[in-house]
Amino acid sequence: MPDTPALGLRDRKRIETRLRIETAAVEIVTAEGLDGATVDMISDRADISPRTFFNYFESKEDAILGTQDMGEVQRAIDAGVAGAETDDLVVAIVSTMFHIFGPMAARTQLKTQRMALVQEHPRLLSRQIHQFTQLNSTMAAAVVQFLNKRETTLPRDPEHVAEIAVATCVASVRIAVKEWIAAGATADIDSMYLRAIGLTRETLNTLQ
Amino acid sequence: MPDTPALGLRDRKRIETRLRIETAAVEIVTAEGLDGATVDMISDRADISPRTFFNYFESKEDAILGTQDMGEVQRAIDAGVAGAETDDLVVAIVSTMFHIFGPMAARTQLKTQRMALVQEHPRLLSRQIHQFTQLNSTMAAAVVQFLNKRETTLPRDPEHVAEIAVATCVASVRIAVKEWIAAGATADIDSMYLRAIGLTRETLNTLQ
DNA sequence: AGCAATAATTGCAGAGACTGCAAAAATGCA
DNA sequence: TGCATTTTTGCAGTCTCTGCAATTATTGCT
Repeated sequence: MPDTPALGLRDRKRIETRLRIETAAVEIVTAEGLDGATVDMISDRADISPRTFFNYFESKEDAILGTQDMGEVQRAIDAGVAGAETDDLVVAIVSTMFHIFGPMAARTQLKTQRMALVQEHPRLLSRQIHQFTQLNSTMAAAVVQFLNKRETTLPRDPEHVAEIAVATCVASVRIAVKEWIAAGATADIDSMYLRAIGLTRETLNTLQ
Repeated sequence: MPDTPALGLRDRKRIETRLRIETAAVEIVTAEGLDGATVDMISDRADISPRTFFNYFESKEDAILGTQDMGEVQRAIDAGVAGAETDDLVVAIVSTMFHIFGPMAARTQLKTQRMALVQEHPRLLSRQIHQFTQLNSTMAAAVVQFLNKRETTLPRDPEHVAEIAVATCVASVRIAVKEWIAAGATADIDSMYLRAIGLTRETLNTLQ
């Protein structure tokens, strides 16, 4: 794990500004609702001009959701799925998703508040799904690696199977997250993780 | 099947106008791209004022995607999943989806063109997923009915299992549709249906 | 046919999201 | 310090979408 390669003032400021915008966005939307929050208000609170807002985010929704550093996500996925010790695909996929989002959910108020907003506003949910679409195909690619590594015979269409498998796990995790938020976001992350796996298993049994 | 309950001129015109807007939207977007098509252009071609456009659709994307009559969908779902002869849940769900969308895809150029647009433009895809979200919970409710009817033991969380099962099947169908479109949208619908079921099965085997 | 109730269409004014462009400010580096 | 590179900002403009009130069309009734 390479440590921060000595960011200059310029980059540190950029990162800080981005975080300030995300925070302002989540706070104002929480207080005023999705339509009540305008880009002007968010920019105001983040101490930037409205024009600068759009240098950082493509849309209001993106600022609320934040944007993943895709390089980082890529690394987490490769480490998680491809390098999993288990032979169980469900465990590999779900645990990887929690490696990406678990630590993210871990401490900060910002992330938890954001998850709650996503549950509350369908528009945000659909934007998030949109964001995750590319992430899903990255994950599916890693799943294909995983399948190749496993001793069992390959399915006929590894790419497609991987995509569907990911979709199934994503649905389970989504429900686990929803329950976790509904219960006050206080339970620990591990229980959410186990819950997601349990739900997937139950579904597989039922479908077969 | 009750036949049309004698629609008056008013309703017939409304239906016709709606179709004219949907058609204009799909045609112009196909020709000019998603951003190249404006509401003004679409309204122009559909022979209505831009203001009227928004009496029919909430957004440009909605007009392109069209909107399902949710009552009709509800009936199809109940008939399909709840009234399925099979004991196989996958078959029940997938065949229901094709009862809803199969006939829709059947002949008209509009529907096929629309599916192609959805493949092409991620923004449309995410909006469609958004539209389908409520449809998914309707479907999940029907799946719960189905599970109750079956002799096998109920899973612990029927609602959640149903939701995940639907998500899995939706992913399979989505891939089957994508392949179908990619192959020129010429193959018959049944092959697409069988393909979706096959993909689901393959995934279940792999996951377990 | 004529008339009143109801519904659909439209224009208008305006808010808000977002973009391109070019000037101004901040930062990095020699 | 002075020059090159980034970042921020203002401005003007386009487009989506909404509320409101006037106009027009449809319907049911007499």
